[in-house]
Amino acid sequence: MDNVSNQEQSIELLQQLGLKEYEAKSFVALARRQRGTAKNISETSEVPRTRVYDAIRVLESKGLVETQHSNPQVFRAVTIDEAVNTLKSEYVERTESLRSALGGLEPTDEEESTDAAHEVWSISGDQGITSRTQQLIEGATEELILVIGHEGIFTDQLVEQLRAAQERGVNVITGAVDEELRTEIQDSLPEIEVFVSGLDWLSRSPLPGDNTEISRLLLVDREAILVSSFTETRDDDREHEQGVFGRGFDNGLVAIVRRLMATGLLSGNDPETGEA
Amino acid sequence: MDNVSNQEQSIELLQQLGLKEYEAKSFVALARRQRGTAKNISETSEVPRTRVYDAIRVLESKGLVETQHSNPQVFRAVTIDEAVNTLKSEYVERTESLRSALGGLEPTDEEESTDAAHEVWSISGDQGITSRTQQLIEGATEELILVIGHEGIFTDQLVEQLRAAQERGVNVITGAVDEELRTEIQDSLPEIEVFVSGLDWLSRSPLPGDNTEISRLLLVDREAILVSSFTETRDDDREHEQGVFGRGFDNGLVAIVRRLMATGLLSGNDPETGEA
DNA sequence: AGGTATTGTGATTAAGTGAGTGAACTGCCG
DNA sequence: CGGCAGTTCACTCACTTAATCACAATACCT
Repeated sequence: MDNVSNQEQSIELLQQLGLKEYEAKSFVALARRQRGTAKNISETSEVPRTRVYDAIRVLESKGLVETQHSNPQVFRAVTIDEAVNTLKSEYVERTESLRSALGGLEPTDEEESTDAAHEVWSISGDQGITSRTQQLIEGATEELILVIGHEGIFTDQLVEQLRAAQERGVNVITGAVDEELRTEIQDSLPEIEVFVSGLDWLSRSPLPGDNTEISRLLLVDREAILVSSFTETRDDDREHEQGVFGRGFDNGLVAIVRRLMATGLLSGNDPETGEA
Repeated sequence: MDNVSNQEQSIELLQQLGLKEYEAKSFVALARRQRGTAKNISETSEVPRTRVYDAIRVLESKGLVETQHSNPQVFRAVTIDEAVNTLKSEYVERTESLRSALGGLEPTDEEESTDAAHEVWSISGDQGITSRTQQLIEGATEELILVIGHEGIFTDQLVEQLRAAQERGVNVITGAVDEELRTEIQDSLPEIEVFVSGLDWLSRSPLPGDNTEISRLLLVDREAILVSSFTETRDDDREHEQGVFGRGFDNGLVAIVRRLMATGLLSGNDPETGEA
C-alpha cells in the first residue's frame, strides 16, 4: 500500500522534474530491480515493451541509466542518490543561469510609475504569499500585527522572522483564531504577546456556502496589510491560497483592516457586524 | 545584441523550468519593466494580448507575478532574486521528495544476477559519465591511470578526487594528449606523475570523416576501464559525450585498454596499429 | 447620454507532442 | 532455412498548447 503510493509518487515527481510518463515509469521499474531487460521493465512498469528502448535512451542521456549492449540489452539504473543529485544539480544549474540571464536584461525605458500609495495587489499560491509576508515583516519598523488562521502557516521560518523583528525594536503582536493555536504559537514565541482574536467571523464564515478559511492577516506599521485565505478550488480538490496586499496609510483596504485589527485587539466581544 | 541573447536565453531557461512559452515570454517582458498592463506586455513580448491574462494567472499562482485588479489590470513581477529562489526551492523540494519516495520503494524479488565480471556498459551525457568516473576513482585501491583528452574534463573536483586517491596509497598516473594540457595538469597536481600520451591516434583520429574526440580514458586497478568521447550530433550541433565502461580483468575491452595504456606509457613511439 | 476605443473573457481552430499500437527488420537458435 | 525473441521504425489517436476570433464589459471622449 505504502509502497504503491511510493511508486506512484515517484513517477509523478519524476514527471514534474521533466521526464515523460514512459521515462518515469521505466526508471522506477529499473530502480526497483538492480538490472533488467526491456521485457522485464515492460512487465513491472506499464510501459509497452517496444517503447522501453526510447525511454531508456533518454534516461541514459540524462545520466540516470546505463546500458549493456548485449542481446538482449540489459539496463541498470544508477543509485538513487546519484540519480537525485544529478537531477537536482541540473535544475540548480538552470536556475543559476536564469539568475544571470535575467539580471542582464535591459530594462525598457518607460516613464516611471505613479506613486504606489493606494494600490492593492493580489497574489496567489503559497510560495508567493509566504515570500511577500516575509518581505513585509522584514520591512517593519514600528509595529507588526499578525493573525494566524491556520497552523500550516506557522513555520519555523516565520518564527525566526518575528523574533528578528522583535529584536530590532518592532512591537510584535500576534494572534490566533482559536485557543489551541494560540498556545502553540505562545510556546514558540514566549517573549511575544499572543492573543486569541476576538473576531469570531475570522475562524468561520457566517455565510452558509462559504468554505474559505482565513489563513493570514498582517498589518505592518499601520500602513501596509496582507490578507490571505484558502479557497476550495472546485476543479481539483486541492486547496489554493489566495491573498491581497496593500500599502498606504489612507489606502481604503488598509484603513479597514487597521480598524478591524484594533477591534479584535481591544476586546473579546465580537462586533455586531458579523456578516458582510 | 547581448541583451537580445539574454532575453532569449531567459525565455528558454524558464521553459526548461516548466513554464510555457507564453508564460515565459510574459514574465520576461514584465521583468524588464517594473509594471505593465496586458497591452504593454503583449507589445514587448510577442504574446497575443488576449492570452496574456491566462499566462499571468499561472505566473501568479507560482508566485512570480502580482496583480492589481484595477481597470486596466496592472501586473508586476517580483524581484529577480525572489523569482529565481522561488523556482529553485520548488525544484529542490521536488528532488528531496523524490529521494524519499524512491528510497521507500520495495525491491522486486528477482533472482540475483550473474556475476558482473565481463560486462560492458554504455553511458551517455556528461553528467552520468562524470559521476561514473568519480565512482571508479573512489573505488581504486592499487593503481589508477587516467588520460585526459579534453580540457573541459579536467575540473577542480577531479583534481581533488585524484589527490585523495593518491593520499590513500593508490598509484596515480595521469596523461594528456598534448603538451599544453599536460603542463596544466602537472601544475594542478605537482605530486602526481603526468605524461603525454605516446598514442598519437588518441588526439586525432586517422580516419577522414571521423570527428569524434577522445575525452577520458581511465584504467582502475587494471580491471575496470572507462572510455568516453565527444561526438558531433548531426541533428543539433551540440556535442554529446558518450562512453563505455567495463569491469573484470579478463574482460576483452579491459584487456585491450590495459595493453594500450601500457604501450602509451612505456614509449613515445606509436603502435603501427594507427587505424582500427 | 451616446458613441468609440480599450480591456477582458470565452470559444474555436490549428499545430505540435506524447501515448499507444503494430508492422518490419535483425540476429540467434535449432 | 524457418521460427522466435529482441529491436527498431512508422503510424494513429488523444491531448496539450499556440494562435485567432468573436463578443461582452468597461472606461473614455464629446
